[in-house]
Amino acid sequence: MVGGVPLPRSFYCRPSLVVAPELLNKVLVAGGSRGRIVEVEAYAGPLDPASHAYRGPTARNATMFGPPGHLYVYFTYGMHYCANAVTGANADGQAVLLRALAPLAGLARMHERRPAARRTIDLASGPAKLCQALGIGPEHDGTDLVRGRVRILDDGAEPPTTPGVSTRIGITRAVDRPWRWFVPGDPNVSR
DNA sequence: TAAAAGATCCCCT
DNA sequence: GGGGATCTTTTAT
Repeated sequence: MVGGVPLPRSFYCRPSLVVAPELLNKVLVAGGSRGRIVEVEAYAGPLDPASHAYRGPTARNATMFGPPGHLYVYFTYGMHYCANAVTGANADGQAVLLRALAPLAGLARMHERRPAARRTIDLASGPAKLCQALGIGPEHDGTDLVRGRVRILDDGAEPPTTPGVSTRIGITRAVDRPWRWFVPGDPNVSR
């Protein structure tokens, strides 16, 4: 099938450390555009000092402690939004940050929403860029990724057999944990 | 009540 | 390669 089918709920009902690398090469769809996920980071829950879930539920991170397979959108740096897939068991506080996409379709819409992007490679090569490109904002926090207006599809592409691995970007705590995965060689990977 | 930091991006040099 | 933008949430006093 050309467009792909939504990943089932069961896909998300596993630890973020397992789900994250398997999200590589899946397809994120929103706002009439779509892109292939080429970079992710796992946030492991209340025991992960770098996670928003550290120290338990708050108003901001409530979606992280909701059912898996939903979208956690947060505001940061006074001007940016970032998107995560909630994983694990219910109320685990685990999530996978979507860090970069390879644009697949709806590129004209992406450019409209991201006037600063001069090339295709600038459209979604970062966690806040991809939200802007696909029109993902605070109104999408809590969206069901299986049935909602933002979805993640399986179009048959396999994750890389040997993904790139590194420590997570932009954090100041638990900086040593190798919980970032990416598609090696893809130009949209942010670093 | 105040202060600082933040899962970033963009433009300038 | 470096710093400013910009404002919510968190953390300290």
